Amino acid sequence: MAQRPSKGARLKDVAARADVSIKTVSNVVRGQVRVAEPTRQRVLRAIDELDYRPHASARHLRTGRSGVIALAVPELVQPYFAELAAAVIAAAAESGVSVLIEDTGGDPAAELSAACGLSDPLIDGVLLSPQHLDQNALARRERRVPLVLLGERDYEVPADHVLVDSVAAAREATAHLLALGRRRVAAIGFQNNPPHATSQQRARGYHEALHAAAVPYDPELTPPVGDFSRTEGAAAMRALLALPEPPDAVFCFSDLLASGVLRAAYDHGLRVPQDLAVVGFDDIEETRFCVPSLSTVAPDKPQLARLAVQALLGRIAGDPDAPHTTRHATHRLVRRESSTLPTAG
Amino acid sequence: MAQRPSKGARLKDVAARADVSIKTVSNVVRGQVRVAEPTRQRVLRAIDELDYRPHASARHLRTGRSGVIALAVPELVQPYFAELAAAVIAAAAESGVSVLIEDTGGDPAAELSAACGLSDPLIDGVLLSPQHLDQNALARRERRVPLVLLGERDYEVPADHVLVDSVAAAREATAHLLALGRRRVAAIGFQNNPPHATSQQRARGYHEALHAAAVPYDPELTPPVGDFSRTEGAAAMRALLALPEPPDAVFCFSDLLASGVLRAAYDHGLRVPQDLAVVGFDDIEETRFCVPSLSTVAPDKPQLARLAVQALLGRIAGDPDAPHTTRHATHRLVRRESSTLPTAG
DNA sequence: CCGCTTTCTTACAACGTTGTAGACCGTTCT
DNA sequence: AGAACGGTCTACAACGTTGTAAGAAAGCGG
Repeated sequence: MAQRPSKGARLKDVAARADVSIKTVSNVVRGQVRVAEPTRQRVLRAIDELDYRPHASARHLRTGRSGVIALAVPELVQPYFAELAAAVIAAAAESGVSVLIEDTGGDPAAELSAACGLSDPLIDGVLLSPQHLDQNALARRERRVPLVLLGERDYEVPADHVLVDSVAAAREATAHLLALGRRRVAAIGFQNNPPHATSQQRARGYHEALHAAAVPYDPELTPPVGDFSRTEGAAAMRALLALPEPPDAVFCFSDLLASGVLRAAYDHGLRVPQDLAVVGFDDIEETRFCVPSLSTVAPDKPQLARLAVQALLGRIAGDPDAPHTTRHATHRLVRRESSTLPTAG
Repeated sequence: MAQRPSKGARLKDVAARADVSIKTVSNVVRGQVRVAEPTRQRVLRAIDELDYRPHASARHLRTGRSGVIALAVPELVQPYFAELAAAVIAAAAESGVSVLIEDTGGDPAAELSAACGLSDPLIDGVLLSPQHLDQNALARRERRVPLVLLGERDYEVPADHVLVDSVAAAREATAHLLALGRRRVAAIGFQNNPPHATSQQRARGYHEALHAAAVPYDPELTPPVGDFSRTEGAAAMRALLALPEPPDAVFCFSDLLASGVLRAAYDHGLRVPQDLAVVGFDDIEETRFCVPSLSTVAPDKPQLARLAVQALLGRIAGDPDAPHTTRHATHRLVRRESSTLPTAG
């Protein structure tokens, strides 16, 4: 009955109570080693009575596994990343793993530091959703923490990747707008300076769809943006509306861009979808409640999260030098009000 | 030069390189104990050369502090909680603390389990944003993990609280609508069955404002909701629109409710703010980009997060039996398009 | 030059866990 | 009957860190 004041029970306490050795309790807890049934029952009862919980850090120290993975996203407040994070937390919980969230702010240094396992080795592995990550720096990273990248594949970063097929998705979204009879189909999400992979892939899908429909590419319809935010979306839309011949449809590379577009269209007195059809990308929750509701490309986020967690756990358990894999999550085009009507006139 | 393959350096390695004892390195790292300057420099150089990082779990095992706190929220995908989480992560980072996020789904059992320090004692303390938490169960919780509650104060839960003054905030929001000349001011967010504290507080502020303006309370204008989601907001608004005398203004207890209201109003052909003025609560980012942009009560989330982290760290470091404190974060009413115009007719 | 303090450094044990190697038991085989 | 064998269980050491207590070196007054 020598209970220490206000502290959790240890293997030692359980062992004393069940009258077995510490190691036997450990064996029961972990279930790897055979323990005779009567002994096992006795231990289980003691565990229950003392409300024993394994000490994660002690275990980590001994085994080198902490059961904690990090998820580094550019900005948790962006709904897409919040939804992704929730999906990752759920997927990790299925495997008994906790998730430590890092908000990199899209800062290359912070992303690199996250890729290197944050400030301390508590982490078993890292899921990184990079934004401005310098892949050369990443290639040189020394501390080899298991790493899985969420998002487009830039050149040859030495890591596993999990992503949706952005090219196909963008192609489908653009084709959908063209199928409505729209001919001045703009795309918002092109980037100039550091042309991030995501932007490039979606731009490629856009081009492919135009080409397939024999619609010539008009560079005026693809104003560059700095990031995928509402503000940039609204600004890009205003630029498009200033054109002599403004678009009758817009494919946005993110739902936030699309949200900004809706806002700018409203300010300009344009009706969506009559005057302007809009399709976004990400299927964040609010797209269902926008006015009008927003058509969008919906990546299967739960699947994406599961694939990512699986890949990471596999990498943690397996050979760190195994060849890098790329897995694709599925997506589908969700048609809502913002792209319902065929061309008006 | 006996570097172990692909592992981080330990105190031992640094000590060997700097030709001092392990403990001296530890003293340099932690900076608590005086170390002679030349020795210190030598150690620092060795630390730098070997890229030493302290092993968090070993430290935790020894000291009982892990440097990790948990944040348990009902639903991370709700923008308010995502924004709150981001603020907490930032505030925690200022104190060198990492944040483990738990998504309780609003489930009472999950909330209680979070309040008890999750599944293992990795956690130094818990920030809990309860939704359906049973305060009796909480009062009985045995494992006494330092706990700070974010949100309204229910009865006498034995824990520190950090919150905004919901009564005052709701009063201001309602008064603002009344000041526009609106007289049929509805409130969406009343709850029937388990009347959660948040709902009660905001309802009280609403009542107080009506009373101060000598506007009689009409129960028809406060339809009950199940939660604070867009769906419920839209449903409640539809119910209000079916009234013989529908409202000319709505105060919503959350921005999501308000977003649903905007949607329902749009479907019904109502113009906002001309026919219906709307004010929300939370100031989530999208309120600035809604169509029309949404007036709302903006809690100071960074401050809220800082206060909460401070309170928790204080509780962790201090006396667990010190009297419980309640701290208030400030808020302000943000006026946007949805509540700009005085009564039309 | 001695003894004393002061300043700096070190050896040791412990935090709670698990892998290794071996002890002990009853059973089966020769 | 003795040897060999599974099946259970246990003692011990180690993971990387820090608190304690004690050791060594240096400075000082007498």
